[in-house]
Amino acid sequence: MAKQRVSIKQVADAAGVSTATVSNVFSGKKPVKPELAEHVRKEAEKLGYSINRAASFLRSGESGIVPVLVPDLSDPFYTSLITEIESHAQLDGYEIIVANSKDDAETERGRISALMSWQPEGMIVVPVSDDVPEQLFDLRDKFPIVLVDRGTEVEGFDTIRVDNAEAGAQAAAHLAEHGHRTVLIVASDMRLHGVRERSRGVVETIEAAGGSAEIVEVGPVPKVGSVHLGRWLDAHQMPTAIFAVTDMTTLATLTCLAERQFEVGKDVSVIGFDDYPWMSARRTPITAIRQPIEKMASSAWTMLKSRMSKDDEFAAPKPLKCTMEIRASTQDAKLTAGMA
Amino acid sequence: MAKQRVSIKQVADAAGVSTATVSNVFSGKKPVKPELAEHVRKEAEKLGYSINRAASFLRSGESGIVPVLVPDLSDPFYTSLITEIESHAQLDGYEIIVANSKDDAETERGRISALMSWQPEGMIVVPVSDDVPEQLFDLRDKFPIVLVDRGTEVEGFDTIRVDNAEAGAQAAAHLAEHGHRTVLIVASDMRLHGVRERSRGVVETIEAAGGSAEIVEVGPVPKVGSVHLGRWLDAHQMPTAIFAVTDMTTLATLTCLAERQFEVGKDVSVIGFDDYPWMSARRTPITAIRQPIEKMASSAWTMLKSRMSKDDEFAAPKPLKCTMEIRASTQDAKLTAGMA
DNA sequence: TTGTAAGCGTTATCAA
DNA sequence: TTGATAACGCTTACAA
Repeated sequence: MAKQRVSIKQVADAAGVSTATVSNVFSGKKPVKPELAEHVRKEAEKLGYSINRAASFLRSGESGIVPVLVPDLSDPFYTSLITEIESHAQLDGYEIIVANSKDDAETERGRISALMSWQPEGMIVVPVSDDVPEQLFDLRDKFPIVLVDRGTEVEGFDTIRVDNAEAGAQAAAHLAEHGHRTVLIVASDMRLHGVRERSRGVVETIEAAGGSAEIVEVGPVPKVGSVHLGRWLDAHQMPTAIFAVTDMTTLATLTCLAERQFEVGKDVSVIGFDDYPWMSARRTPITAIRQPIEKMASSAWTMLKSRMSKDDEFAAPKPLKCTMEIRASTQDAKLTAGMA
Repeated sequence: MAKQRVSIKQVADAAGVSTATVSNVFSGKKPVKPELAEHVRKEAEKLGYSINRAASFLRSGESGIVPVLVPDLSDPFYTSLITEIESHAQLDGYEIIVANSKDDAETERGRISALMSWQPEGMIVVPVSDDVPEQLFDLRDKFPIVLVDRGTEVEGFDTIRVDNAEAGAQAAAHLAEHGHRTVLIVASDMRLHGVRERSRGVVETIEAAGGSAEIVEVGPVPKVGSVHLGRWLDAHQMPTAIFAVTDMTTLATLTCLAERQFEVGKDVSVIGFDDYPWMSARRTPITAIRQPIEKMASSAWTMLKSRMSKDDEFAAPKPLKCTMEIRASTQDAKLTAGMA
């Protein structure tokens, strides 16, 4: 199993041309006579030649690499984002490298260092927390970085975020219209700006409608969150509606309600965050606030690309609007309050 | 925004040592006096130096790269697999590159070519179909490849798969015990060996119990699958139980049943495939066949690693066993038959 | 333990 | 349009 890698030189010899010509055939940077190019391609194919990116980059200085670092690869929000970003990157001739910081700041630091060793041309990061890693501050001026979803309030970075407060307000307005006055917000981690904003949107809107909202913090893991929420419900008056501020807390909420055999929509109205197939795969499908993932991805890419090419300022996109999918999990508030 | 990359030479100059010493400090391949090493590290830090993988690989011939190519990044089965594989790879000092073939053979070919240009040391692939791409056949002898989940019947490759027939049999036995004699198998694509095997396991077992099973093919996309399944249900006698052979067809099945307001567990028993949080986040949680993802990942990695190091034969793992999580979606068959 | 210098495969420059 | 050659940043003999 000899690792006999075929080099450009061997192809050049086989085709009877110079290495420069072979290079031009594959890079297309300089014109090569069609027949010659065809001939070279054939020989290369025969030998099983494949260009060596490492050598290519070393000489040209263009790695064409853009890492995408996310906090959790099992969270469909991030994988969707990655998939969309990849499509854009491919079209522009870039390769993305997917990395996972596993919701851990330490791992995140390690991943960033490792990723930088690829000599990437830019980077798209969803930080573990709003505390943007120091390394990124140091890189900031020399190196294009786009922050998505978190750390978006930090000065000096290009950022993509949704209008979280408005998303919360939208949800709350819908609940208020249906007569809900006591809303429970199931938050993952209030240290996250986005989570705080979503919650604020709910609180302000529901209070303006003469109601009140409370907040439980249950963490990012559905199973654990379900337990936390259960404890809260045991100790408090049952609200008529629940708003889960992330996809993971939506799962936590529904798990908890299911265990207690609450009937969603009837015993309690529920609004979830993000919109996935499983939310509609139930007798009472879940009303959901949907983040414009495609738009987030395309904005992030456009932003990064313009940073990678020019240096001049450009219009940063406004916070993107979320939309709401109204389904059967939100019903009029009736006699539900006080049943717990 | 000058792309002034810091090289080993600059660090060497700053620290007043040779490039060789700097190299040894970072690679650890040769001993360097602790104080000197510390000094070098400080200077490097000051300059913001980060090793250049491309150059390093070019010289050493060790890329340390292992691509993982999957057919769908929005399928949690694959992302879970990736996450697990990454953990193993990291421990052994390898970097994985995640690639997505988007369930398309053409894209798959393109991705494989692109991935090979990284000069990887091995590759883990979940092919789009059981027709393993030709490129892989050509590489097979020179280059370590592990096939997971699909294409596992092809001669000459190292493969990791679960015992699909047994998984189907397990599900069917459970249903048979509960008195079910008419089972509908919701398959994604019968051209896939794994899907056929799972179905075969069900058919054989249910027939041995004096019942019968039918198969609908609905494709890999939940929304589309739901429509196909609906059409089938309109045209046929309602079964007392449904077995969905993949996570995506589980979603299709539940979506369809929900739209028709069937009550899972009561109107019809359901067994799903793979086990995700949302399956338990419902009043009637779903009985599920769980693939041993962690084991699949670790076996795949072990296999690949031994191929990457030695050449000699080693014991290929036996097909891995799936387990069943019994939940409320499977109940005794009562008077459900014939209600459609 | 540290330094010197050659060379990995590619592309850019310059010449033909 | 094509060819010869130097150089990219690093590792690794080998020398000191």
